[in-house]
Amino acid sequence: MDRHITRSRAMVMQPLNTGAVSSALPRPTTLPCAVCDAFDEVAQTSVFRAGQELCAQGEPSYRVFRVKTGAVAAYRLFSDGRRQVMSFHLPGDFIGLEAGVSHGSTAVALIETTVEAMRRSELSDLALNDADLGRALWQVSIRAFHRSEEHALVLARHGALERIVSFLLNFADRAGAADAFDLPMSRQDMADYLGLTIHTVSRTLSQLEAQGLVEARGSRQVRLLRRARLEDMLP
Amino acid sequence: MDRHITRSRAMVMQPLNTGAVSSALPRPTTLPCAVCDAFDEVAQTSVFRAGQELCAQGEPSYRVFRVKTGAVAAYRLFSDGRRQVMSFHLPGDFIGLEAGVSHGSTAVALIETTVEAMRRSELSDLALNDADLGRALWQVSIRAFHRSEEHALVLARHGALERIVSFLLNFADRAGAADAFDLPMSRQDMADYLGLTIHTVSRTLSQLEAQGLVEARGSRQVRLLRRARLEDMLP
DNA sequence: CGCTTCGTTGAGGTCTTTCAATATGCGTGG
DNA sequence: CCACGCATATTGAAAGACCTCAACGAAGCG
Repeated sequence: MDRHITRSRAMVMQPLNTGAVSSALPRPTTLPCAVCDAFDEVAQTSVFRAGQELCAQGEPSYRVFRVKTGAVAAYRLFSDGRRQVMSFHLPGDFIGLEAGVSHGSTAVALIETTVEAMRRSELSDLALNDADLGRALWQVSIRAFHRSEEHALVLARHGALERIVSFLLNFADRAGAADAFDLPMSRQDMADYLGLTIHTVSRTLSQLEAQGLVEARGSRQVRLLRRARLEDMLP
Repeated sequence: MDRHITRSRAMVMQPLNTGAVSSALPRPTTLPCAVCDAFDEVAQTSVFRAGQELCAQGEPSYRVFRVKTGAVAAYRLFSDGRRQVMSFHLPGDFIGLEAGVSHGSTAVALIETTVEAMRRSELSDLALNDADLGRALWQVSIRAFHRSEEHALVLARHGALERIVSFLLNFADRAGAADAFDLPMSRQDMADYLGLTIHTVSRTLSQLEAQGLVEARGSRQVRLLRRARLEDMLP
């Protein structure tokens, strides 16, 4: 049995109504202040090198993290060897807050990454006496939910082109980058996040470059040459 | 640029097949007790007919819902006419809790549906003085997040067969049904949820039936004949 | 400098979509 | 009661898109 694919084509980006949502904004890091405060007070800083795991799928989740610098990928492995990257975490993002008793995904540093970590029980204790913190934690989970919905929208899109363009625009916004930025992840990471193969990812990027829409130096530096044109490619 | 969007006219009234079956499903609603309590106390019950909207994408979200009987689909529309169903809500599920100031999706009743509704502000007020309720609200959002991740995993699956099988098994579990149950949604709803076309959905279901793995009477009644075999098809 | 890993690119195969047509179900009206 | 119409569902054939297989090229590290 093997699989094939199905793709879907199309991208995201909302029409324009809902002003709510999500990742298309210049990353307002102002949201979960109370949670940040909690981390600032009692969390311990540690450094992970590229490839090191912060936590593993199925493992009891006794710690929660906040990314300070670097980038983290959270993924799940399946019995057939396939891997699905569920999310990328950039500076300011939290990891592990939505976990139950055990981690649903494995989190791995993509590049050298510094994180602040604290025990889940510690955070719970603080939240017991701090209603603001409790609400802030809720907001963080709501944001995670919106991110996951965005991800689902990208995956539901037919067509590799739209998925890739959507990913690039999304990432640029999240990273707070103007037009040029570095991708912290490999082609395989991108492919596993977008539900494509590395071949299709590579080909599609080459195609975008041939059209003069993006410029790539090496495999990890990207520059968006015509944002408007790129955005027009998404419904 | 319009694709066949079935949307607007579902309002007319749906088959109402045999008897609104899915309405009477026993759901394991054990989780957010405090939130349920809040609804039980102050929410107002109302009934929506098939095709009626509970709330619309982009609209200010001043109400939150809990489904009592029936089924609801939440979807987003795109400028090119495409539609993406984000989630299905069955009895016991909440709707609108994760919205910001405006609804991210349109929620529509798939069959005759009774819901309990309360004002968001009311719930907020209650939560101000009730830490348990606050935590329960958090849990509800975490559950929504996990559902969305599940959805993303299904969409990332290569192959229509795996998506459909995954959907059927998932739905059977959620509906608390044994092996036979009614689907409250149309083929178009399924397709828009799974990132496929109705043709592929139809073909794949026919294929499953030809293999003796499922049995279908009409287009909305399904019976899973060999759960084990079906589960083996998923990684 | 050679090795290993990652990334790119080409050719063929398979599966989904698209285009098109038919069938079924349900409500309405003769 | 049956014919008709609308909407949903099913099915066929051809086209398009992505995956698989395979080879080549580039980069990092000993």
